[in-house]
Amino acid sequence: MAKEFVNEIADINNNFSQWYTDVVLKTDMVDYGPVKGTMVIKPYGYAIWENIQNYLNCQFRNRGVQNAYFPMFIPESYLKREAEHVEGFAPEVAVVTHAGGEKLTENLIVRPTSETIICEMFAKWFKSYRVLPMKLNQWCNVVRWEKTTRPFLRTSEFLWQEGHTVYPDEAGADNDAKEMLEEYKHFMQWFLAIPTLTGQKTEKEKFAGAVKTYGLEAIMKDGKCLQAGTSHYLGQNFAKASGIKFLNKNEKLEYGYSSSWGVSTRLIGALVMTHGDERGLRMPPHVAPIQVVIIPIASHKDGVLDKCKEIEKSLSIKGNRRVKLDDSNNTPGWKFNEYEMKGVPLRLEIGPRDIENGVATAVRRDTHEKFTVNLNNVVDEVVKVLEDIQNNMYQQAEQNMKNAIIETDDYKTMVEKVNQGKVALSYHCGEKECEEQIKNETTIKTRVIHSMDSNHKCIYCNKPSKYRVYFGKQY
RNA sequence: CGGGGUGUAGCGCAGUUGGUAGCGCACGUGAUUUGGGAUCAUGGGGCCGGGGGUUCGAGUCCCUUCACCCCGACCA
Repeated sequence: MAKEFVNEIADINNNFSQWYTDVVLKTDMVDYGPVKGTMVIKPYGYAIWENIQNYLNCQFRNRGVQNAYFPMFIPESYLKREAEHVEGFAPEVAVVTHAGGEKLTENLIVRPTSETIICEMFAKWFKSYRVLPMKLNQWCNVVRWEKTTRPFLRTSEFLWQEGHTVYPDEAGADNDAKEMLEEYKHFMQWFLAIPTLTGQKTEKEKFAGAVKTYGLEAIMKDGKCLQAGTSHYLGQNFAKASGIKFLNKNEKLEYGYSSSWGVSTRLIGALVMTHGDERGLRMPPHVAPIQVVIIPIASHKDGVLDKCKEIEKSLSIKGNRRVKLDDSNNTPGWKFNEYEMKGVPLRLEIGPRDIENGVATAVRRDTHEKFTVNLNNVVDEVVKVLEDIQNNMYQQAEQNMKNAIIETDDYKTMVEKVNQGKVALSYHCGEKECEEQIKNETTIKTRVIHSMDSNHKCIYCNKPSKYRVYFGKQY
């Protein structure tokens, strides 16, 4: 009767890349679009994004950030106002040359990021220190013509949020950037159950046009790093380029200080590669599109489907959880595999035997543990288990991250470990010569630098170090 | 941009020295089933990636082109 179990996805241990592609396609999160590098985000994937939006919007609101929307088309000349910015983005910008059947008098770029157009508008709006700080966010798409693309991780077009602020002083804007980094870290930890390393990026890797770029790195199951978000202190660079001037308390004209920060649909890729296993996805309950799946057993028998519907209703309405009752004609075994692959955190099986005993059979996706929940108390018990799954998944991810990190002061060891798929935690003196070396690392990317006092030695020159550096392969 | 690979039904694939377009899964219908990927019956579905050539005849041989995937390089 039971067909031999056929795993439809590649082995996570032998072929992580293929595993990733298989999982995102077969769980119906995404499909390839007709244009190279584009993706169609399907309902199961988009639901994750909507949950992320809801959570972040709350955080933003608490910080006094308001949502707005700016146009997708930006005059080409705007991009050129900030020298570093244009140099960084020009190679990957999509340009519109024709519209309405005619050649345009000025080319339009499709936004790769919106600093230029938002600052242009800010310059028009702000004349006084009284309205500062101004904090706006937009949820939108951006386009960056990348050479190598993968669903969610790097696509020609992707969805993100970009926050943009203007402060009357340097400290305000820089603090804003730092605080946002912490906001993101908190969100990643409590909502996505993903631990991150935070720090300031190197000169070479910072955002084109920024004074400082702070970043969050998550470590995937194959040991590679994934930039999960960035936050930039832009100084007066963009304010000067766009003319954001305001009168300060002393009635003097001054340029504003700005920051910008964002996270993208790449986070969905991070979820997949942080929590997934040989059976497919594992979704942390807080972000899971389906938190509980109910599978009727022998649903043709009297009372089974009614009981399932009753439980679905109470979990959904009383418990305020996202529940799916799968009453399709597929066999229970098929459903078990399907929802495990989709990463649904908790499965409830309800059959004649369960109903007789007044229970549902429950199986956790994170531990595979099988147990029963009392149908009289199903909401409370399920809510509690989901919370436990959320915490457990974070702890597992944190342990994975710790296991992936190797601390070393020795350059050769660092290279060796990184090539083995580890993240090497090393130290750096910050002197010019060694700074050059770090810029010239070819096989290995420097990911994050923390400014810190340290007794450790510089990995290049053995002198006392000033910075902590993570080396690792990256997505 | 370099190296490798793949294009035949929605997906995965087979197709012999060139000779009627196939299989498995999925899908539709009906029935029996239902505690770890069910069974039987029956049905629908094809510009064999595109263009050109050789040939009586091309999925198959030759030329060309396009697309996609993997590994690099590049990448705030």
